Amino acid sequence: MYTETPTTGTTAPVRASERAYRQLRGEILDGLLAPGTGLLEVEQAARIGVSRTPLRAAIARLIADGLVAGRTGRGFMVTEMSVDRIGELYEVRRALEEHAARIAAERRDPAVFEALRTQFLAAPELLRHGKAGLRRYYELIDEFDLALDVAVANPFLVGALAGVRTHLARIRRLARDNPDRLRSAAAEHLLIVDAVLAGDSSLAAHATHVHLHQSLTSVLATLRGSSAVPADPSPPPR
Amino acid sequence: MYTETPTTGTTAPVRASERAYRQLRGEILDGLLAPGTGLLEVEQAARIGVSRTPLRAAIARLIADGLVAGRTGRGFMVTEMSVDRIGELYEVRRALEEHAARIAAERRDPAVFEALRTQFLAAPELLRHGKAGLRRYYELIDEFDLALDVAVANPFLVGALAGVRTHLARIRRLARDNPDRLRSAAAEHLLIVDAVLAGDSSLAAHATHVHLHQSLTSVLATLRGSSAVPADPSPPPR
DNA sequence: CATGTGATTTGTGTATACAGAAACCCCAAC
DNA sequence: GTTGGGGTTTCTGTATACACAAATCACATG
Repeated sequence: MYTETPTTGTTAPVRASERAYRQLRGEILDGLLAPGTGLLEVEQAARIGVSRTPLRAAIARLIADGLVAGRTGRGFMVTEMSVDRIGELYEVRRALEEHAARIAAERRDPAVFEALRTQFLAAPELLRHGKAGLRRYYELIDEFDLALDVAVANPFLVGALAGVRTHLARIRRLARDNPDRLRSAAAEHLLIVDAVLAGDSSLAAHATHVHLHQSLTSVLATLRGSSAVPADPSPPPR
Repeated sequence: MYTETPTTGTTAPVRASERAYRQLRGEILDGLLAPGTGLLEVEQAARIGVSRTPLRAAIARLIADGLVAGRTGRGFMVTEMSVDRIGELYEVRRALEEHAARIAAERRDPAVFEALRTQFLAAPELLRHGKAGLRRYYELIDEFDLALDVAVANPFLVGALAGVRTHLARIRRLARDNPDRLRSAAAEHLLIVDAVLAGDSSLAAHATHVHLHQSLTSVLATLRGSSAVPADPSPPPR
């Protein structure tokens, strides 16, 4: 089924299953598809504009991601995200990121982390520039994560971290960070970068621990205020 | 309404996709489908006796498991397992299992680990009883893993550990443990159990570190002897 | 003899039709 | 009013047919 007009060459052959996956994943991460939402194959296939076959492939990937759970009887369900679940996620995140920081300190490319250091030094200034500055800040975090991935150079570890970050994106959406917290976070990141740069693996790991502790504390405090997330709603995923 | 079920009860409605998944996964873990083997949908579907649709669902799950890699043009491929890859796997394993041991020491049910302790004490004796004893020993390891999973009570962490253990099963098959190593391993496990039992989370983590170090050393030594695994054959998975 | 180009083959990606099973609903019986 | 049962509906699971893309091979040409 080709609805594409034969324009100038670059007709990227995006598979229907890929489109469905990206759209559903995006909608789940953005909260458009609320946790607990029951979804039906036919209905979603029609909505997205693909047939059931590629849609099922997309669902399979989302289940592997832990974003949706197969429902025993009817359809499938967007997984819930409770306070308990957030705590558990951070537990795994600590294990993986502390280890990653430790390894990165041993294997890092100094030039990359020098560049990051400069940028994190400028971050507080960045946060005074409204929405654009905020977006730039989040890009910086992404660069930091990427630099860590490259430094650890371990596909298994990087893959596990990617899984954690997926769920983290959902949480970040719920707990809109306030500027004060972001300024502190930048300082914490700076310390991690410095430790990695100095090759101090122990400090890198412990600084990561501190950062994640502060992050979790902040998230939980925000959620306690808004109560946008149930305390303990559902059985665990998978 | 009763559809004619002449046999006694257990007519489990096993989905075709589930059968295909289990068979392929089993064959990969057992090494019947060697790493690097190129597989074709039609050919595998015919072999297993299902149509392409459920087979593709099975493949999707195997890709998520990291056991097969997406196609490079034609078909899909059983992922390779090099010495480098084994080292990387153990790196993640250390991160997760050390953390799990630490947590387990804080949340464990003493009765469960008391029972494990008794069994690990008897393990050396077990290993003198040939093949049956060996199987029992591996069952004991499984029980230990399960006890840890229950103790940590964290779906994310347990899920990540399950992923690691999947790949570990492939390695274990390559590096047939020798009795001496197993006896040492039993002693190392005993120390971990003792630490968990005592609620000594630091010792539990460090004893796990020691155990994994010895395990990796032994695996690498075995492989260096047999050279059943390439040194650095392929691009990383995913 | 090497190399480029076109036809053929082969395999995946997608749509759709069909069958079985589970949930829903209505109605009757207690 | 509640509960149990049977019919209906609806959705998933599977098979299959078709379309497009890529790799292979043959053949011609330099």
